Amino acid sequence: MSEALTGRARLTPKGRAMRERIVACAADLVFKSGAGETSLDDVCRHVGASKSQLYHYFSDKDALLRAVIEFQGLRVIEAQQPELAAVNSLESLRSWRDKLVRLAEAFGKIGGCPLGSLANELAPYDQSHRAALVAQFEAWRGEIERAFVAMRTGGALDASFDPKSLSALFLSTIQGGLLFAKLQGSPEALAAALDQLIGLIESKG
Amino acid sequence: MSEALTGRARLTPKGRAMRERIVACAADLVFKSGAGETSLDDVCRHVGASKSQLYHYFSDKDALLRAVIEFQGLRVIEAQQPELAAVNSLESLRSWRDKLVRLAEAFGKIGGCPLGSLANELAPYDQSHRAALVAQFEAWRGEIERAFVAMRTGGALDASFDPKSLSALFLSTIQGGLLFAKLQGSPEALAAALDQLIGLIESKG
DNA sequence: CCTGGAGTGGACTGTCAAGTCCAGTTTTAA
DNA sequence: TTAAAACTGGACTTGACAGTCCACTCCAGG
Repeated sequence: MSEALTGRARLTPKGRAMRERIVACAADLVFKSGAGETSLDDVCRHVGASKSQLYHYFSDKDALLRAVIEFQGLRVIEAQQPELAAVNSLESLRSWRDKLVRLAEAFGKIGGCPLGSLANELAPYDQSHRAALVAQFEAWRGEIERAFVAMRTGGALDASFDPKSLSALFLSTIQGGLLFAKLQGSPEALAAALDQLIGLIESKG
Repeated sequence: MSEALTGRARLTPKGRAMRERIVACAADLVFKSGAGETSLDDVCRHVGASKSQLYHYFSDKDALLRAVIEFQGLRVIEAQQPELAAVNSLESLRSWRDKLVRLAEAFGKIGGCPLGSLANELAPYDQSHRAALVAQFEAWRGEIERAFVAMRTGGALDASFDPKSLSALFLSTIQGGLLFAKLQGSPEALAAALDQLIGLIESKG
């Protein structure tokens, strides 16, 4: 776990708790309204802290956003468990699909994909954010790849499939589907896209 | 063509030209930096006009952004021609894929998908923007659907495929792929995702 | 107990952006 | 020709935001 997420070693338990509260609260606000629309004053108000506390724990807004990226990366993967980790057959793949659609229903109409929205907004802007986002997405894609490897091992997926390429395709489709979920306020587009995709690999496998 | 794009009937040719210059310039700036990061002063500077001219043609920034959405919608579909309109076989489908990857290479590292980035940024914010974006995406999806209908008619696509669902899947994947293109500064992810997808429908068709 | 640094409150500053205003020029059409 | 309306320039107002500053409290170790 990186230093950016855990904070400096110097933090006392009280300080660490406050730091975590700030990050979690900032993550929620950024998810709802975007990084640009979320002011540090907003964060202060919602967390019940003052400006100087933010600047005590983070050198500037970008540092806070980097912490938010890591926080959301963990949260996104976490939210797909236990279904994602359990995938090893077509049936369990569909369970994961259902979980994704439920998640999209719950938070899709708020801010789409917590990571995807952040990526879209921050990518053109700052190299360090880009690197943090790439790392989070790569972790996510790795989880999906693991799922396809398990399926192939179990014979649920044709041996001609490349789990790595397939996981990249799924992740792209999920991101696009979540964008439309956010745009339309409904997880329908994501559900339809995933069903099509699963249908395609099923008809071949 | 809507009133928002053509402007009020009262506009003189000179006025219409200035209006178009403003929209095109605003579209470029918004594409590069996002809607929030693009100030009206930036637009003024680049277009060589003054604030009052912007407010002469648009009631506020949101109105300008709505015009930008329509402008980019047309531009995005236009940019895929003539390949997209010509799709009626697996071979021509691959030509379109190549075109998309070339486009992603050209502008992917700047601002991803001109429509997708806008959707991501403006969707949580304003109902009228959402509606405009949904309409543009629907037009795009319709073009893709037409392509699959042509392929199916020509026997290049199995009759069991539903062109509408398939076009939605492609659009989602393209959006996700373009997000990664923007994030990684390379069209590789989009190319890989499209290749996988085309491979899947080929192996069934 | 005392002392230094972690932790906190809130006022303050500088900057920048959206939107307003008005005085002025050019174009249109009768 | 002439008046109305389209069009233009740029200064101005207002508010919000990132980031600063300093005085203060709390707490652990000596």
